Amino acid sequence: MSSESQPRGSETIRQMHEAIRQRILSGAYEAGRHITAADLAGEFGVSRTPAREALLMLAQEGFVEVFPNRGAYVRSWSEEDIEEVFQLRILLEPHAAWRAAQVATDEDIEVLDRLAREMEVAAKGDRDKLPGLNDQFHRRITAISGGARLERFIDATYELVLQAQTYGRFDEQDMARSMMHHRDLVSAFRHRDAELAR
Amino acid sequence: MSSESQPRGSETIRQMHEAIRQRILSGAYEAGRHITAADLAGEFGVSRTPAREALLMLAQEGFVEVFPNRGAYVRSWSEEDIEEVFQLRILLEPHAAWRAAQVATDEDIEVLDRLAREMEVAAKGDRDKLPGLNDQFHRRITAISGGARLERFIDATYELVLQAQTYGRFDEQDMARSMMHHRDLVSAFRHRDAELAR
DNA sequence: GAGGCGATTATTGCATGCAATGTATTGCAT
DNA sequence: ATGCAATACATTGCATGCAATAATCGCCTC
Repeated sequence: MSSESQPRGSETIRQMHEAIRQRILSGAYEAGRHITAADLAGEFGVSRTPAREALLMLAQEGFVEVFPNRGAYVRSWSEEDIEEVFQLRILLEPHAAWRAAQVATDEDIEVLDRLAREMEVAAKGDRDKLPGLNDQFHRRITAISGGARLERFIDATYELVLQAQTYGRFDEQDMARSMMHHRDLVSAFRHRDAELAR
Repeated sequence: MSSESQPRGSETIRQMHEAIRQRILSGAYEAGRHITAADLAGEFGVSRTPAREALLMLAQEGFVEVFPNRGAYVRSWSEEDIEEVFQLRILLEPHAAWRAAQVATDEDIEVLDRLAREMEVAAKGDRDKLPGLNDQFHRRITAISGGARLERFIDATYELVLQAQTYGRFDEQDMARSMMHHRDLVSAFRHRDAELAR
């Protein structure tokens, strides 16, 4: 799932981190929920120390808020938060595309082309698959762009997008418009036209 | 120093985190250096647990790399890293300025103006103070912009910039040009001209 | 002297215990 | 009942101990 570009701690903590992240993104942990270190520890069969450390890392990424002596709470989203994240995505995604277009290999382009086609098929039938494919498509571009920080930044903005998808906040029009651009993007990649890709 | 936009753990850990961050940025901890939890613990008069947690948070921000069973090492920079970070700063800083110009209060502008003046004075005399002032100036703008994620992202790109300054990689011209913009920026803020600020 | 090999040392990662802090509950007065 | 204070409970934050892992050193062989 998440492209592990570099080591960031022990395996135990990494697993807990990823698991909690998934729960937050999927909505299994609703916003505002208090996550106690003891509960996590018990569930994962470890002590509270690694649990606490995983929570601190999630806090650093903005998934949870950690209050001194009160613990970790799943972050809830204000209107300002949502606005900020969308602004950042509008800023970062084209940058990733611009970088990626400069270094994409033929295989990379093939993968993107395949995803774009799958999305078009899905758009006419199995619309449930669209968010996942869309996610893959954008993640792929980010990965191709080859920037560890850029990738982390964009990853950090996905928390909201995935939640929005989960809760159905995306309106149809936005989605359709986003889909249309995929073909154009792949085409720009083919022609190595970084500016157009952006 | 660091604008506390949201709680991210206990006070002890926060202090250690900030202190280590400063050392890395100032060059006191050179790239590649192994930071042991025990050393930090001894120095700060705490146990290894909070030290370790501060290191994990720094790893999450990209200041250090943490290898399983080997500990934390101050991150070293490849040419690609440097290029990537500069690109990101060029992308993110104007965005922060644009946001900030929309919400800056008179007091905010006063602070920026004061910093800009101090920098001009320092530029003619005590040039050692310039990097610190410059850092404060940009941080201030980021803080005013009011985006927690944006702030984190930009923070994450500072590691390199300050190191570059410390090690004198910035050429004189870049620096001078950067300084000149500070006055213009403050002016744009005064006129609430977000587009110009960008 | 260079290159492996085993023992020694250093360091991490985690469990556990406990004091400090925060939260919930009870009892009491009104 | 309702507001409030005192108490009991839950949770965090940190120290400490120890097993597991990695790095280092000395030694031997070639």
